[in-house]
Amino acid sequence: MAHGTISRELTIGQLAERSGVAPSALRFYEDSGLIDSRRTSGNQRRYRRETLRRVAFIRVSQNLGIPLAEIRDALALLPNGRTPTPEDWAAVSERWRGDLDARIHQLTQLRDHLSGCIGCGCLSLRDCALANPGDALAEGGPGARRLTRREAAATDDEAQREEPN
Amino acid sequence: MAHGTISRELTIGQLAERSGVAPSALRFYEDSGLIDSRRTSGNQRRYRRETLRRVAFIRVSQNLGIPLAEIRDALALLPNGRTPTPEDWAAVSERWRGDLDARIHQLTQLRDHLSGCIGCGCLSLRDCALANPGDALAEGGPGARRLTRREAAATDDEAQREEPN
DNA sequence: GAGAATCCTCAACCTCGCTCGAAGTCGAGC
DNA sequence: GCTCGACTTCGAGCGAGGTTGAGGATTCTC
Repeated sequence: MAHGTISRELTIGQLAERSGVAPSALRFYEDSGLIDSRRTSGNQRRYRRETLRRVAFIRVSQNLGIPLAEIRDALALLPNGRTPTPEDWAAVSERWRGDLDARIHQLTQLRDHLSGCIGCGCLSLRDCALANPGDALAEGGPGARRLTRREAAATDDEAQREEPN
Repeated sequence: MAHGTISRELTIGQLAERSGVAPSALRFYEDSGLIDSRRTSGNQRRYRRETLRRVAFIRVSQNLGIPLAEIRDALALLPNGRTPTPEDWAAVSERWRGDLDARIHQLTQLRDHLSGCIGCGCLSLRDCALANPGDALAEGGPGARRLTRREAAATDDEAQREEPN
């Protein structure tokens, strides 16, 4: 293989391999302002090794269901100019902490009520914690949809009376 | 407003209002085989009240990040012909239990390591629980992407040595 | 039975997070 | 100095989960 030399900088292929993220995705991230690169005289991308950590942070955040735009905003808090210190990274990741706590709480509640709640008739979209993701980021699953609070109006109280099973 | 009569069946507008889900989404669910309806002589949809619970279940499941196709498969386990009993619902929701447990575990781990891990250099896409969603459903956030195990090859060990901050 | 509100279908479009392919350039190794 | 793989840009396409709008039919209420 070509490009085998050990260098301080990474080509896009190397970054891709080492991060497990496809080159196309990396270019996409760059277009979206999540990472940056310098260009060689021949217009090829070269990444600082630090970018590896940035990409890792992006993937972790994505696993949390956080959209790229928001991740970009968080990354913007990192110092530009110097390489981020552990403290810098800690500050950035602190951002997700609240979300994370809320999510855990929500899921735990959900787990503890799931079967009972769905079957028993209390599954009211109005009251039930299951259906109302609360103020956390609500992840909304795939698609361009994140739940907002306006959802879930009056719903199911009648259903309880009218279809008792 | 027209259509104000109290009926055993629901029009799509009524179902929409009571479930907090837009009519367009309900039609989409129907096309996707998640719910069904009978048609009036004039070709309008009429929903059994039970459908309200189905829609609630769909929304709850979506909040879990479960794709519609999978929700459809789960709903297919409900008895056809008769109205589902609480036990039927319990069985169906039991399906998500494992996912749910795994997710909670994963998020808790993540929370407890987040800042430290990202800053300290251990943020290796290879080893770190943060980056590796495990065998749970991995939610993947929006987009047609769900993480698979093949991701995240060798990554960051060098980075630890080479850029100590 | 008129009018208004709601409903129908169908096709087009939307966002997000990418991937793929074409057509062409760069650069490391022999 | 050639070759071959890795890179470049650009535009199209995809899949999930929908929304929007046109053009027309139905249904409830008065």
